[in-house]
Amino acid sequence: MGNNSWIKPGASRDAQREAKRQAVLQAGACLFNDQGYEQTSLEDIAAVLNITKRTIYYYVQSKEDILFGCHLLGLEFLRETMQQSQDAALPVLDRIALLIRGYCAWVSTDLGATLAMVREHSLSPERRHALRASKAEVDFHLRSLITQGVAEGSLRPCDARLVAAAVFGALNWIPHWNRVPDPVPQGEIAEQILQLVLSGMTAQN
Amino acid sequence: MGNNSWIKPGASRDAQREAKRQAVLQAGACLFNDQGYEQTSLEDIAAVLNITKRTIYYYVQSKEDILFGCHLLGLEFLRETMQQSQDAALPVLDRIALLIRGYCAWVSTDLGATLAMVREHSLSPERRHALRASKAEVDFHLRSLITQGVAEGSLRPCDARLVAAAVFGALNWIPHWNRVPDPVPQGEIAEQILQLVLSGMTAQN
DNA sequence: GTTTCATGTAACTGATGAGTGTAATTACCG
DNA sequence: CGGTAATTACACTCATCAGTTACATGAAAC
Repeated sequence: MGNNSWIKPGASRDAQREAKRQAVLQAGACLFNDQGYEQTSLEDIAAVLNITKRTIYYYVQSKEDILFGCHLLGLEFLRETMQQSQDAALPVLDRIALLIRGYCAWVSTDLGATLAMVREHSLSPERRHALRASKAEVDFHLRSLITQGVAEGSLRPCDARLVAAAVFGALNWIPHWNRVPDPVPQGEIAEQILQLVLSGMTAQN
Repeated sequence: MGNNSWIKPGASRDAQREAKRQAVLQAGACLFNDQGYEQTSLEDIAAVLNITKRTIYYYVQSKEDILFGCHLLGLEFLRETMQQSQDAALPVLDRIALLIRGYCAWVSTDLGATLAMVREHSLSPERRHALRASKAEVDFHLRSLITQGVAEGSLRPCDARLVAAAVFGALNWIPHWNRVPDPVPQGEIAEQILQLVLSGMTAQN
């Protein structure tokens, strides 16, 4: 590839191939987020990588493959956060904070943002359903944390489904407004959202 | 038009023309939200209205016109809510509640949801900027309410910009998950979000 | 040093869909 | 009734872009 500074010379062919495939996904994710999936042609992606469109097809089967690949790879990066917040030894409030901080960091990356920025219409029905299932899993995770918190009394009674939706809304919206030349540091956002959803904005009396 | 049950026979020609133009926008908004702007052809819109594609061009200049028309018309419906929450005689907390309830109801309509569901990439630069300005206006409105609340002590100190972004995130995300056969009533959502952003989810001690 | 992998070139196909031209037809208004 | 507005039918242009073909070539591996 043209700008091949990122190639690891010591790696095996398979590893290099996978690294290059992920470079395609990464470039695709960035462009999809910035311009939209439909507005991004394979030539655009190729141009960013200094390669030709034909070469892209050496790594993926189709444009849809790139999008779905972004989603799969993106979700992989979310896994660690999910695991951490599953640690039953921690207090529920800490686990929620962990999840929100991790999700905030994740959705601020190109691959993470793709999940929140690109609608599912361009995927095949099967892939769309698979993606929805993965999203539902994450949603369910927060929901059950909330339910647990309510049950043990650390959280006020509420509709876990709606509260989880609101929290993910606040988080998923981040890339919609913070993809600018001088973005707000992701950590600050996480703290503000945390404070908001944990304690609200009303002053304490 | 084919299914012309909605035509007001008593109205003037101009009024009928405008009514039909808005019917095109309405149908467009619904389809754009459900399938995405790019995935919706003018034939799709025509089919919903039982008219031909050619007739659509009797009411709008281009597909982009429909999208932008949706935005303009949608924003018009938000105006009343904006006005109400501008009433300086009310306590800041009430004004925020008014804004959130009104926005929630609005974003649950087809025309309102379009603002939150369809990205701006398909609009011309001028229209894109105009739209962004309108959105910024709404954002600024909530932001200044928050700033005011902090100043007078009814709200805890916070970064108004980030908190407003989080609130609009929670609200704008609604159509992304609640456009289903059996949606959660919009009023319930508003109350949960209100409770969340005002008081948080932590139990009081 | 030859084989296999990786990439480039460059023209091509095929589908899709926006937007147009035109003439004919139907509904409405005075 | 006569005229104008609204709508259809439908063929057509034009641009974009995903995905392909076939061949040439350079680079790494063994």
